[in-house]
Amino acid sequence: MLSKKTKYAFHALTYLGKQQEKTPVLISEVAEKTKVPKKFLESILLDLKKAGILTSKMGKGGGYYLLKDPEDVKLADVIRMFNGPIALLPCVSLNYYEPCDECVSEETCGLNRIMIEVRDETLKIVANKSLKDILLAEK
Amino acid sequence: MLSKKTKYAFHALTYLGKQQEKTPVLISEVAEKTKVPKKFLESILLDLKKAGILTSKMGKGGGYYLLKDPEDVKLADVIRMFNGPIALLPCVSLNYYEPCDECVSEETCGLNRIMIEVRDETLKIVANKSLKDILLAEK
DNA sequence: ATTTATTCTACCGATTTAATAGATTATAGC
DNA sequence: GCTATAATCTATTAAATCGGTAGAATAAAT
Repeated sequence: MLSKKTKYAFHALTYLGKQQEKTPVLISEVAEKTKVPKKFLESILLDLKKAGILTSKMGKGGGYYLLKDPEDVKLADVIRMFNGPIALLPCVSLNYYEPCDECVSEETCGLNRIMIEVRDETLKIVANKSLKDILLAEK
Repeated sequence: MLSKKTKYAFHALTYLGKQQEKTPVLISEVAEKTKVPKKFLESILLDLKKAGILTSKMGKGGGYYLLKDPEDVKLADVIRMFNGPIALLPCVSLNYYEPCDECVSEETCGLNRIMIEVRDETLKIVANKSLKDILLAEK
């Protein structure tokens, strides 16, 4: 399951994505409207900024706003950033690969093969769908 | 990601499934061969017994052995039992459904729709593949 | 009765997740 | 340059989950 942090990130992105003007929105406004604890949201927005998805302005009139085109914010990016691997086993993860310490060999591991299938089918969706798709569905 | 407990369950099932005779196998043997901590394995095997997948005999000559046909032990059953929901959000889970407390409405939630897709694609695989498939792949 | 092996009850430590508090730094406007 | 504003940084805490352990109780075979 996705962590709360991941869901919060999606909610915040959706809220900012819905904004007409690309003018800064206060953290506290995002927090209120998305019902995400403000202090927790702060760190999430900061991570999204570091990832180049959002940007911000400090001081009066400041706040956060979307930097990337919603189409370029793939669900997979957000999930990986806040939730970790998309694969169900470390030994089939593309971005967080680790061998399974219990497994003798990946070639002969029956679970491995199937989990590669699951990973690929999941990726087909989350690596192609983007914030844009979420926004369209919400309209 | 799947928890260690879930992986351990698969390893134990695979080991028991490979057995020719349906004769009881000691917990300690399974523990040794699959490299799963014995005490931890105990509770896993017990759960699998309660689910009707394995059965056991107590006392001398006792141990665990497969009860169900490997074809009838779907990956989804094992994952749900030890790892919880297969869906990535509680609001799209078939077996563990819960409304998202932050969400206003599931109809208008853009994430909801996409996560239903992911769930269905994942289920297509794990609800159809079984222990039998793992055993065939390991041969 | 003794040995063997599962079953049951309870607990523990480490890690992760979720959230909070307070000080600091950057910016706008007067 | 002062003040108000708002993001940023550092640190701590509370709660939940995960992985694992210990020991007593129960059941069965010989």
